[in-house]
Amino acid sequence: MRYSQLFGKTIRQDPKDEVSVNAKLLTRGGFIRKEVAGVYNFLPLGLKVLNKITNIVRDEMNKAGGQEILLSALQNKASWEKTDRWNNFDALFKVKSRQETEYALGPTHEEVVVPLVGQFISSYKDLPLYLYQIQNKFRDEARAKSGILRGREFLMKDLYSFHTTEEDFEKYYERMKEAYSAVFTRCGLDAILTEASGGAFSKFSHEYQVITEAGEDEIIYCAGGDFSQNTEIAEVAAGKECDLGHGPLKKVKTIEVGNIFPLKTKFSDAFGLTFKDKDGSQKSVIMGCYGIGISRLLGTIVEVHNDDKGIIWPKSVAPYDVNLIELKSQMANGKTTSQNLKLSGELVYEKLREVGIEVLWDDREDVSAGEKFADCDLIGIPVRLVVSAKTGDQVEWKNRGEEKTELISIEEAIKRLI
RNA sequence: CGGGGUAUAGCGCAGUGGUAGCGCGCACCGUUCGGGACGGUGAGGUCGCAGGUUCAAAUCCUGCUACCCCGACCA
Repeated sequence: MRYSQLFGKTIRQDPKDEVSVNAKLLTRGGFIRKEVAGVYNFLPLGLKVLNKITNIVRDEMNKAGGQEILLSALQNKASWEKTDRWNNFDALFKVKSRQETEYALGPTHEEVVVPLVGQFISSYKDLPLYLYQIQNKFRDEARAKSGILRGREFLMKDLYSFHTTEEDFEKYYERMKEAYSAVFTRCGLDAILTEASGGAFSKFSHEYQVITEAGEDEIIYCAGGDFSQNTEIAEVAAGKECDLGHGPLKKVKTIEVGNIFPLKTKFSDAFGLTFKDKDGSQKSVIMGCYGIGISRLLGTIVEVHNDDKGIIWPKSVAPYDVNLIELKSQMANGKTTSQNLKLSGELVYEKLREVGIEVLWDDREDVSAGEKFADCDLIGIPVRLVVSAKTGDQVEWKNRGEEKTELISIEEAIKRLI
């Protein structure tokens, strides 16, 4: 991609209506732009990152046997009345058609997926079943805040599992823990598996919490990794010695990037989702559900990986592999042009692209070196390559977040990038 | 939903009753060219919306809306 053609410019000053680090940096870098409070548009750079994250999540869900579907965002009011949530789900957006028909704008999809599955499940032979989707969710938050960490519309992956027995559910619950750990690790985050309340229809749930001052949650955990509880249910205090000798428990602020929890037969019973077992008896389907806030995950990555110059994307989710910068050189006749370089930006750009490397090429003609470097740091692509009169027939390599630069051949650069 | 704040050019802001301003950005010209360069010229505004007071309102009054912050809320 040529930077000069890219939709979405960087801006020098912090937007006045943002306070959170994620919204400031993502807005300044040209990744997102706010539509209304709690609702953001994703520009090409932002969508690139979102898609990288989405693909990691999709990969791990598929590995765990998940089948991807896409459910409706506009939902049947009757279903929400059946589960008694039409008037009890605080953040439920409700819309009314010109015919006065009311709908829910989906904040979650039990009300859709359970009746849907009911149309296909009749025997124990149809189970287990794992369905997931990646879709925009709507929640009428009393107060949107923290940039894309808590919006009224946000991208979420939700998976629903359907089982014949409690044992089978528990086995899959453990499988999902592995999948979630893999997702967060691949996204460059250290997410702590934390016990939390189960809400209205389960004794417990598990959350994946990432430590950062920007977090709205609070956990008490052991640095040794054997204990973590959300303070909303924690019965121990910070400072207590870990039972396994890992030292005192700590209390820290965190962002909840995912959660998983048992639904038992709460929704199955509401919709009569049953199956015929081997012995001929009719039984309720056991369910679990598993969510990852994908746009929140993106914001969390920014909160964790940044410095005073901008974002520092982990390689796995970076919008591009390389930010290529071309600086002009002096010609004999006094004119300046990129054509005079031994190794032009154009040539490097094409060579990298030929082997499948994703390149953001800052080909702008009338922009100073300093501005290009500043934008490069702000956007946060992991590797910066510079071609200029100084680099001769080589390229200058620099990792984002490090000061060291080195001159290497284009072949060496390609080798490192693949 | 309670409390507090803000709304003026694309962005960030100044402007307390008398001709609408600054910085950045943008367009054009020239000089620069490895860490957000410089000079010159220029374009760009129903001052959030509606009503009121006044000879005169960005400025005072009333109502509304949007956005931000703190809190409550966050199956």
